[in-house]
Amino acid sequence: MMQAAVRIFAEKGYQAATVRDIVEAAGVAIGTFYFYFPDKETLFVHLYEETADFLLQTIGQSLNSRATMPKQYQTALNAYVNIAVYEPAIIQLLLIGGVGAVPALEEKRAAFRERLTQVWQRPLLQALDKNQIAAQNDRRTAEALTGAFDEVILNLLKQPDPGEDASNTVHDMTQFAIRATAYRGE
Amino acid sequence: MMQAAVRIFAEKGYQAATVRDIVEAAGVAIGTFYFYFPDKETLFVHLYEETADFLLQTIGQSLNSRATMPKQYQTALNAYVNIAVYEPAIIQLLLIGGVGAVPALEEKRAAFRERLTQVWQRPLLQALDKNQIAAQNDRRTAEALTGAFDEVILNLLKQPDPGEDASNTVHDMTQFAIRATAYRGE
Amino acid sequence: MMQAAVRIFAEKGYQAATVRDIVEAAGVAIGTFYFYFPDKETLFVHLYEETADFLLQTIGQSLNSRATMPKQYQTALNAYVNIAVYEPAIIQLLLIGGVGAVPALEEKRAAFRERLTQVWQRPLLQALDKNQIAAQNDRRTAEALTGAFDEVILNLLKQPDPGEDASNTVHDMTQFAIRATAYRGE
Amino acid sequence: MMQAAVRIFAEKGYQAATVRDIVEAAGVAIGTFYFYFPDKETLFVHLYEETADFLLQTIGQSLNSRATMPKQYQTALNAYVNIAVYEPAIIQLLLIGGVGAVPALEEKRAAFRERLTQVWQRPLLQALDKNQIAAQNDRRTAEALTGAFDEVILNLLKQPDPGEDASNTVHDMTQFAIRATAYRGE
DNA sequence: TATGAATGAGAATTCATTCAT
DNA sequence: TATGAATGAATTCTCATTCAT
Repeated sequence: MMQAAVRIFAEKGYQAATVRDIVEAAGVAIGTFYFYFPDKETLFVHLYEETADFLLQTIGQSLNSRATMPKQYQTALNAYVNIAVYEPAIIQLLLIGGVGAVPALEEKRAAFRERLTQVWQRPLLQALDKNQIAAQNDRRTAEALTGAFDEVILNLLKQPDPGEDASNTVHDMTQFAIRATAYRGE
Repeated sequence: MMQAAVRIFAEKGYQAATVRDIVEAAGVAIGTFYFYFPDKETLFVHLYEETADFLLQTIGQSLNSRATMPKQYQTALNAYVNIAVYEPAIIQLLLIGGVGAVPALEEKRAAFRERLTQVWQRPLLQALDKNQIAAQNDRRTAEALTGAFDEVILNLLKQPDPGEDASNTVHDMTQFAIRATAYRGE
Repeated sequence: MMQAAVRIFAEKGYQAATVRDIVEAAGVAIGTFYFYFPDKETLFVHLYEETADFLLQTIGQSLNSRATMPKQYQTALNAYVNIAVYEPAIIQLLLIGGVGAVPALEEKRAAFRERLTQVWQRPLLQALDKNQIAAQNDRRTAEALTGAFDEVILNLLKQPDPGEDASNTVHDMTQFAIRATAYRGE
Repeated sequence: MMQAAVRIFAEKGYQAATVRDIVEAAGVAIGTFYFYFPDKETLFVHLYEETADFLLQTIGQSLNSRATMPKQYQTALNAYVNIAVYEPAIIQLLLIGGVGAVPALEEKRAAFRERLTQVWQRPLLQALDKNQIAAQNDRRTAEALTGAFDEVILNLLKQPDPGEDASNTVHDMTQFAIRATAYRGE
């Protein structure tokens, strides 16, 4: 039922998704929903947090290597795109599903954006330490990259066959990041 | 009443905003709403399109000069940030208000994203023509810049006093765009 | 609609009475209910308090004369029985409708019982002052009379034609009160 | 489980008490409830009747002595108050728990009130036979005493420590009954 | 005997929309 | 033009009851 819920929430967003939609997608009765979850909001928050944690951890781990900044971004973007292609609902839930919902959600969403920005900022800080990129407002660069990656991925998902263009997308985004940070190598 | 509607839709999003909210904010009766607009959805779509047109035109005009690409982006981003600071409702309506709403909206929203991407892509195409930026997937760069700008602006609006940081934000985004496109001047 | 609500609440009690029952009895739509009242509980509390005030005031005024205690009780019991016969819903609402309901109600109910007891206690206190009744625990006598009168009235309302026996009931209850207080006259 | 049910029904009343409340209080599963009882209503009616029988029998036996009317009432009221103090759930179930519930209950409740009235009426009839009390509408006196006793006992149970005031209450009620029946002794 | 996951009818409440004035 | 009382479909959530294990 949780898979069905993720799918429905991803498709319609929190407000438009009804409990009936979810249980119908899961093939169970309404009562069953309330047997497992206290209410719609709690489930959504739970799903949102769990999904956010998964995404942040996956991207974060890809960035943990000692490789160069380009390699780090490439690896992490590859992981991100893979999730988008094979589990698009996850991306849609995080990037679309929780917008304009209840206040409790708005807060979670803001926290997720913040953590995501900080994840993408890490390679920047390391590269700055090693003097491999130009001096810049690294926080703002991180914000910009965060928005850039998400937008490109959402555009990728709009295509009829996202998988086909996945590796190109990773390549383009990596190059974009290298340029945008003025990476000058070792 | 339309101003009130923009404000309410921007604050709460399409779903959460009720017709009652809007008419109360406008100081009229519910019946008056339905005298002027056929229904809530039509009004929202109308407002969304009108607002999108305004934003696209404002940004587009700022890009129409014969100036260099950096100057173009700087001017346009300045206009964008000004709107965000002085009419935050417009930005919130476009970037947040219409997410996860009715299908008819989703379509308009997609069209707006597409047009916005094409607007930001124009300086790129001109610069490529003049061989002022490196060869690149300019469509994807445009998508990335579109997402980058929006994310930075939404972060700006989260600050207690967005106006204070406005010019810095314009500067940072402009530099980001210059780097991200590998602009090498004339 | 309020009359219909009193009737339904009196018939079924707070819990068993549904909003649908009420609006059907009133011949309006469900939405109309919520146009006039914020929710079922608020309406019930309002009705309960208003009805309690009415009953207490009616009985209280009947006791306000300078007459002798028997005359006071007779007049007040006559008023009480009249309400029971001509507006049985009022009595049922107060004595039955609010039992075992929400906590907010339980409190109102307790307050009503307390006030009713105090009303019936007043003639006792005056008579004690004038040394017309034997020394006794007047508070407890008042409680007992309160319960006694209510029980007799509820039994009266169970009869096929309560009106027929009304004056006898008033007489019997008055005599009961005279005996129970050991009234010895002037 | 039946003890738990009595306690829960007494606390919350028939409507508000859920089967889940009962099985949780009893430490068994929901299925177990339906293995032993056909449904909630049947259990309640059964419990109500059983409890009513117990109370009526206890009071009835206390009245069966050949003692004088005052002694009879004193003994029976003592038994009644003892039950109230040591098993308040029994009193609450009978006097409150079943109000405003299902129709089947209303009937049982009416039957219980009728039997209780008849029990309290018995000493009156004997005393009338022996010419020890004044001529009066003995049925109505019995109703009044029934209501009086219940009201006083419910007030007793509202006190923080009902046991403390128990013997006073028995004394006061006995005196009340003696006065109310105009008992003149042998 | 005992369990507890699963069910779905029914209850309260919301809100877009209509229409007589 | 403007009003706002009235509507009822749709939504969330509860809870008595069933049944396979």
